[in-house]
Amino acid sequence: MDTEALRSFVRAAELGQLQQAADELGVTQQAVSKRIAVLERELEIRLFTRTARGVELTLDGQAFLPHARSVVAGVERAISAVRPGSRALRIDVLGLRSAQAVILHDYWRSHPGTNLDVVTLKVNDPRVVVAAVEAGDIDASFRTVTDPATLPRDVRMIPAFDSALELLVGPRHPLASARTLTPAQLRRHRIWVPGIAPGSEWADFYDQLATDFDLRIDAAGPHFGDEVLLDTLAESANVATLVGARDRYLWPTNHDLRRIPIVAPTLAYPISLILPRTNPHPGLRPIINHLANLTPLPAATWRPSWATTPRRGDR
Amino acid sequence: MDTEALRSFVRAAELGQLQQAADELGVTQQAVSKRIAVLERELEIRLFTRTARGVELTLDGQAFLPHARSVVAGVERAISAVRPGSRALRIDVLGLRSAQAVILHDYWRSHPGTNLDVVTLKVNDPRVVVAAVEAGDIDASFRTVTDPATLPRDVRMIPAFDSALELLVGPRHPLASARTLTPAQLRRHRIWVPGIAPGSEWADFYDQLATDFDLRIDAAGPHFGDEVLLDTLAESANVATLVGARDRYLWPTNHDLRRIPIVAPTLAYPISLILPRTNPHPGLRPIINHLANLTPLPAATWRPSWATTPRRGDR
DNA sequence: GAGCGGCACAACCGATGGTTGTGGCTCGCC
DNA sequence: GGCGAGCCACAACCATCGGTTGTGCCGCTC
Repeated sequence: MDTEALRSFVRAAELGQLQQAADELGVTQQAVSKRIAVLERELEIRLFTRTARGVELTLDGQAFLPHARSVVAGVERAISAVRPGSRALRIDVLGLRSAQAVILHDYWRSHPGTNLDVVTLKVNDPRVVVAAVEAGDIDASFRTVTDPATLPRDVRMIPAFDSALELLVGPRHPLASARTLTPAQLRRHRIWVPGIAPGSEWADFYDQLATDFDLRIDAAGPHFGDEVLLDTLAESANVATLVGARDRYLWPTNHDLRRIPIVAPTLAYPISLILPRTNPHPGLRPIINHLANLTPLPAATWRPSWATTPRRGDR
Repeated sequence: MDTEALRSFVRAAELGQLQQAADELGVTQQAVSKRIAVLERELEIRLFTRTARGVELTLDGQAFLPHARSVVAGVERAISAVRPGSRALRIDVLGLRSAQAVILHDYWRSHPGTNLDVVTLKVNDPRVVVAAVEAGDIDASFRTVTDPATLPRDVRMIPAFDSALELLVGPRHPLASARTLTPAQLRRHRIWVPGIAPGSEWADFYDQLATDFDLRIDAAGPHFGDEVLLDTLAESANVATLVGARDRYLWPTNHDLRRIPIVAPTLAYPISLILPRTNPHPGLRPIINHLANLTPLPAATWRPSWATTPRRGDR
């Protein structure tokens, strides 16, 4: 199906004349007539009844019109999402199930009509991410560089939000029935966090966490996918993992996993937003405001050494 | 833009290979390659990075993918809306701003995914409407025939809901500041309801109403459009009209019109649903249930003589 | 009944979208 | 390192499509 034909149909239906629609679209009346005829042949229905003074929608045409409009609008949005120069706001997240993506989704749902695209740069190297922001391939990224001094002059990093950690365990785990847990209670329990790239800020985070609270965190080894991780947790009586409180994990219900908040202190992974210092995408401002209005974590919250406290001027 | 190309793009992105996508779509790999290339040329971006083992989405491709999916899904819905034989549920309403359309819209919003098309048969003659239901051109119609005995054997009419009337007046009208009104208070005030076809059930309704409450209802004369009606009301100190409480009227805010409920008794126009007696569209049943669950009008409600009381068995 | 406005059909033609054939590239394996 | 396998891109070819111009038909209006 040709979207130009749909556009012609919509205009013709609105104007009630093929002639006028043709004029507007910059083609001949015959071309529009042909496009409609092709549509009608494809759909095996009549869209218009032809009258002496133009065309009028049939019942089928009436039913089809809003759908055609929606497709045409969808095409417009699709094009505007990637239009070189003035494309839609594009933000990089770590994963589509991460808290970052969840928060962006919330924002998008409460601001209908926002042209927001969420993508995932499939690289771990923060320098590549920074370069992508610098080059304008993405408008912002939810990443953290532990040493802000390494940022180029025209890229800056601001605090976005703190992600509170929760323990994720299967039903056979000894901590499975706890309502909440303190970091001290996690001591001597094996915590498995696969897929952490050595040298990354995540590795550093878990290192500090393990040291400060004397925890057994196993952040090495390859990650064979969330399915494997969840299956392992579900069956194991001694392995747990840590997830962000807002992370979206869709596991099969029969896994029967539990998320247990950690308190006193809350453990927070500080998530930052990397964006251009000059001429950021205009759609970014309301999102930064939205982040600033998220409910903050309690005062008793542990953070890694490189966490920066939010500064008003940056928001 | 060709929707087949979009479909190919979506499948290729999902499978990570043009080859497999081509197999699924029943064309050669070269055809898919060409389609993608055309898309990339149209959009002036690269959608895929070509690797030795297939293709991988670029950032632009990632941003484009959900939009492409949405367009493809929209095309599917559009086709299914008019597919001969198994098309979407199609219901006729008197006007897109009528209470009927509002209620259908409510239903649709609370039941996402429902394939519902609202159309308006642009005729007044109930026999034409009944014929359209009988022929299957529409699945149901919110119309009323005052004498159910005239219905063909395979068409039936059931009570849908009662539409309470409200007085619509401009700010200079003497009743403009009333919170509620009784029918007795309307006596001697001119009520103008243009566009009522003589002999129609609406004409009969207003006749009975005028007789029973001794009202001055002027239901004759042509209707020059809602704009004219609203303009007249806004400026007039002695003309009012009646509208359904749920009717959606979007007038310019500067009109400053007021809707005043009528009570003791409430005035109700009973709206019925005309549908096939045998094999109604399966999507109709939940809508009838929805109608049955609307909050009923108070006991003190006036209805025209031909109003039928809802019978449980019909719902 | 003549004129007019609007849509459809016919003939024509360049562009498009499909095919087959082929070449280049990368990866993995002997 | 050479080689085959797998995958994508390019070239050549051809039918079809989608546009144009020209023309005919139909219903409304004067």
